[in-house]
Formats: sequence, C-alpha cells, structure tokens
Amino acid sequence: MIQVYITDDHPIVQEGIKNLLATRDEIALKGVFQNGKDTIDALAGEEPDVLLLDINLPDISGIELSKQIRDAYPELKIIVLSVHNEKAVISSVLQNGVNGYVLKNSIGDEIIQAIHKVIDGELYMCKQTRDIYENQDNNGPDFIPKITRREKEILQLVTEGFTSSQIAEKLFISPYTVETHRKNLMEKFDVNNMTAIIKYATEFKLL
Amino acid sequence: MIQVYITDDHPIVQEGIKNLLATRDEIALKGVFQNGKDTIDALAGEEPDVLLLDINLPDISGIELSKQIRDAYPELKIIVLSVHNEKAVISSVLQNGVNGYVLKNSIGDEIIQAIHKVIDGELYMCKQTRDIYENQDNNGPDFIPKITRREKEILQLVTEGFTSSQIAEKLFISPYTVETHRKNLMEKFDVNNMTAIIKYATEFKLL
DNA sequence: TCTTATATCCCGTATTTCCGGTATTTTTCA
DNA sequence: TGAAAAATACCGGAAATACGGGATATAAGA
Repeated sequence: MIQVYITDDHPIVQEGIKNLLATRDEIALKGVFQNGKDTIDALAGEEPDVLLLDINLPDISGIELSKQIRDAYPELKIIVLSVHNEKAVISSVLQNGVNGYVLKNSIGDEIIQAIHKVIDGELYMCKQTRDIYENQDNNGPDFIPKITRREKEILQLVTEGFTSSQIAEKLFISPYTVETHRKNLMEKFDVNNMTAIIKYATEFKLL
Repeated sequence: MIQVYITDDHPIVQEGIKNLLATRDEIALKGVFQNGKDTIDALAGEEPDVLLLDINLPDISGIELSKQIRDAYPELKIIVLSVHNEKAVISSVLQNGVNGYVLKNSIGDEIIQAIHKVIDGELYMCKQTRDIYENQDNNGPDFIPKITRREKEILQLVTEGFTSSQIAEKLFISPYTVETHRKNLMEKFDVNNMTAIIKYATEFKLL
C-alpha cells in the first residue's frame, strides 16, 4: 500500500483528489492538510510514502516548503501540484529536488501515474510541464532569484508606486541605499528597469 | 430539481464539485465544461438553473464571460468560483450582475448554500468575500479600470521592460504617443507611476 | 448624423531612475 | 570566531519618466 498525504488549501480540490485516490486500492490516503505548518507537524509524527503538495499555500511559499521538506525527509517522494506553468517556477521547484510536477489542469490519471513513477524512483512531469521545461525559447527568466528581506521590502514599496526618496523616508535610510537595493534587484533579475521585475514578482507571488 | 452547469479548467476541481453535488438529491449536474467557449455553446442549446463559473479560464477572462452570459441569459443564476480575494475583482464581478461569489478555499457546504440562496433570488457571498467587500480600508483599487486595446498593448510592453522610445519603434508610432498612453493609463488606475499599475495588471490577469 | 471614444502627435520642464563605480558597517551562519 | 552575505552610504552623469498643458484625425456607437 502506498501511503499518501495531500496538502492543498482548497477543500474542493482535496475532495477531488480524495475521490481519485479512492478508486485505487493500492493507494491509501493517510492525511489531508491545508497549509504548510500542519503538513510539517504531521510529517514529524509519521512519514508517508508520497506527499501531494500544492505550492500555493496560505502560510508558506510552496517553493520554500518543498525545499524544507526535501531536506528533512530525503526518502519522502514529493509531487508538486501547481497552476504555475512558468518555466522559472518549474525549474525552481525541480531544483529543490522534488520528485514530480503536475499541473492542475492535468487529468486525474496523471496524478495516479505520477504516484507510481515516483515510487519507482523516477522523476515525473506531466506532459505540459515537460513541453515547457524543454522549450528553450520560453520568454521570461528560467529561474527565480533569491531576494533578501530588505530587498523584498523595497520591492514591495516600489510596486506600490513610491519613489526612492519616499521609500528612504519610510524606512529611515538614505535614498542612496534604496538606489543600491534597486540596482541589486535589477542585477538579480537580469533586467534593466524595475518594471520588468514587478511582473515576475507578482506572478511568482514573491510579494 | 436544480439543474447545474460547472465550468472549471481543472479536472480535479470538477471532480470535487461533482462529488459534492452528488450528495444532494435536489441538485442535478447537467454539464461540465473546461472553458468559456464550450460553456457558451452549451448554453445556446439548454439553459440550466445555475452555472458554477470559475473565472480563471484558459480562453476568456472570466470577468468578461460573466458579463456576456448575464446579458444573454438574465434568468440564469451565476455563481462565481474564484481564488481572487482582491476587492477589485469581487466588485467587478458583482457589478456584472452575477448572483454569487464563492472563494475556492471555502468549504463545500458554502457552494451548496450558494446554490440554494441564488435559486431563492438572493445574492450570495461566502463569509470571506463579505469581509473583504465590506472592509473599507482595503488597500488597492476597488475597481478594475477598463483599458483599450492599444493601452493594453503598451502596458504589456512597458511590463516587459521596454522604454517609451523602444515601444514607439515597435509599434511604428511617435514616442509622444506612447507617453500619452502612459499618462492615460496612470489616470485610469489613479496612480502616479507605471510600477503601481503593473502589479494590478498582473494580479488581475489583464495582460 | 452627431457625439464620444480612441488613437495619434507635439512641447518644455521637473523629477526620477538607471548606470558606473567605491566603500564601510552589520548580520548571519558555518 | 571568522568569513560571507546583507545592508548601509556616497557621487556624477546620462537617460527616461512624469506632469503640465494643447491639438487633430478617425473609428465606433447611439
């Protein structure tokens, strides 16, 4: 029997997956959680074979969470469920060492398949994910830069429309410092103005 | 018997809702669709009592779609299912005359309740939606500006990091014209630089 | 047909951002 | 504790944006 955990904050999705897994008698549902914290707590008690993890959670960035769980439980197979079809997100998640990536518009069968594949030690990506991942000329970055606490703060204020000097006032720092943070952000995202960053930051829910 | 249509592009969500509705014998599921076009086509043939409509569809903006359907079928009760908890989205959808708004992180019961309420002629909002809608000091705009085709085009290019003169070249128009469009956009969104716009445009999937 | 919305173009000025550096002080964490 | 990462601060010049107008042509809708 394959023991499975589900983490997804939408009860309706939980229902759908539950239902799907119930049709297979080699799979046993061992727990259902709606956020990162509950999932981590539950894992501390018992370790299932597979975790179906939605990366849009209310409390923690799913990308971060997948990394944490991967590091803490190397044996656990993690299958990420996601609506994100951006290469940057897929790459980031896979780099964290998860075992599968399935888009939410996939049919239920792909989840069943994914479970079996990862149990067999393989990496599973749904068809669409493979297409995106292998496609070179996908515009947009193919990575999500890691930004610091302060950079995030500044990015947030920039996004709200504040100028550098306004931000400086708010944070009680020199406008020069704000400028430096902007520069660093632009370098990290490999763009030459802030506008391009905001799209990605919003899209990838960095803010 | 209450006849219901479901439109959602995630098979797992479809499963979840199907399952939920199956527990109620006063509700009959009459059709399941994954995009706007199929939904419109199906409605042309037969009109159910209630449409459960996800507003994040692959082909059409759900906000636009809800308006179209409302105008074409005034008797049909439309319940919007959405992950958007931004006031601007909720307001826009409600202004289109839909009969219900339920967030996807609601429990299944709220959907059942919503169906009964709208059938009774009431407007239904899930608890969280009511809180957001009634909360005055919600930062962010409480409306989604209507932007023209050209403005959208320019906004898209601005978001990709192009300068006004680069955009002008691409579109074979004067840089002055691009500047004018920027000005108009800023006025519509009621902000004083483009950065603030990009967040909303990305968030609300205007691009 | 008339009005309105949309798209186009122009100018000057003030403000802001971007870019190229350099450099010191704190934190963080291994 | 010691090295690396993060946060801080500064300068000058070039480039771009924002803001204040004003103006015309054309397409779309009532």
